[in-house]
Amino acid sequence: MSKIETRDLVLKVAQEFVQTRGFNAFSFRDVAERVGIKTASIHYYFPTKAELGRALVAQHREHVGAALAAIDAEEHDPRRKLARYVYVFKSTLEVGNRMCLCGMLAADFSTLDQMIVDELRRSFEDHEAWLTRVLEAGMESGAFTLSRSAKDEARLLISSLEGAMLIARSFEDINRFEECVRSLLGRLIPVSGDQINQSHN
Amino acid sequence: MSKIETRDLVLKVAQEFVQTRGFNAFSFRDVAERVGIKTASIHYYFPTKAELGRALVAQHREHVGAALAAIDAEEHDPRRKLARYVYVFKSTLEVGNRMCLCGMLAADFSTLDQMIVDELRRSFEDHEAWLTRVLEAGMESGAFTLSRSAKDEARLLISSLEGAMLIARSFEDINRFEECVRSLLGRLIPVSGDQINQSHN
DNA sequence: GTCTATAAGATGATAGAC
DNA sequence: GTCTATCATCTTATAGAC
Repeated sequence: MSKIETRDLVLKVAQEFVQTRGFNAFSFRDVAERVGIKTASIHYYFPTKAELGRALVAQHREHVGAALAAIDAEEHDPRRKLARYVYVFKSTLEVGNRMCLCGMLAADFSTLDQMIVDELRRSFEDHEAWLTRVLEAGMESGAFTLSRSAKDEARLLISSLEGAMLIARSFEDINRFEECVRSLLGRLIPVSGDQINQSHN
Repeated sequence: MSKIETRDLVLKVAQEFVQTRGFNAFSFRDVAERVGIKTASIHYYFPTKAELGRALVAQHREHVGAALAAIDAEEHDPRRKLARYVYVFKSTLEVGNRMCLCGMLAADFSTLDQMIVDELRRSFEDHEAWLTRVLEAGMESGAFTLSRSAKDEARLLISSLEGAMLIARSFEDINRFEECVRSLLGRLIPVSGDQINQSHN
């Protein structure tokens, strides 16, 4: 087997460290030990830690792009698309209580090289563009009731999901995330006939 | 003047570093240089970095508690209380593009000593309790329209504000935060409601 | 491609002088 | 209280052997 796999393994392990510890709380040594190589070998693939970070976000953008394309291909109902989208975040929490890669890097923002920041922003914009399209389609079909522009709703949704992950993670309580999701989705989806009041408790 | 001030200055500088760089991306040396002392002096007040972190969150809880008490004392309208609360987050972004202390520590969660995590969770619970009371009062007075329990709304609001800060900060664009705030408050305030909306600039 | 060896500096922390 | 001096360890990164 070619050793090209090493590069992928380094990326995989590094991504897990970023998502659980943050970009500044893991070292080449941590990655090397988990991969079973020496730190010098990591530098062979990624000259600097910043380059590793950039590659990490670039790869992540590709993966997310493919995942969103798969959702588009498999689902037609905007509500189902949205549910699948939210599940991506939920499953990240489920596997090792990880934070979203981009959310974590957003926290590390001020310590990151510009090239990582650029890639990070593009990643957020990818999410925003996809979600905006889904919300617009849902608005036109009557699946969603938006009180603001689809773009604004998309941004709020992303922000809320990131924040919900961040806090639920710190409580090690995925229920906190799911509660937020229910509230978020409940506000978008018009109630067919009954309730929608404010006088319960 | 007693040198008790040094301790406060260390806390102030350390807090700024945590809010801008994260708990693992600043050192005793960074703090010492900014305060104008040596690292050994920091260890005199805070034996370990973990103890410094715990003191940071404990002090922050006190400050927030005082700020929320001041809002309660000065404002009666739940909508105005909420607006003042949101402004606390906004002003944090305005001063040096800082992240909320607790939000940043939530990102560093897995690398923090248990005593910091405990203090962090209590801090979130402080926010949650206060917000829940404000939302309940607003619900009873008709100032707010809630689609879920006040507690759930409070949690969603906190999560959304944290996420909105996180992302707006990574874009160095406070408008992104304000857009989210408008959407969040707009959803709580019934259309029939008069003023209070947003301080349109 | 992966290793050993090494550099040059940073890090949290401690002992003891003043 | 604050300092100097020092520690053991970690960190990113490079040079060169295999």
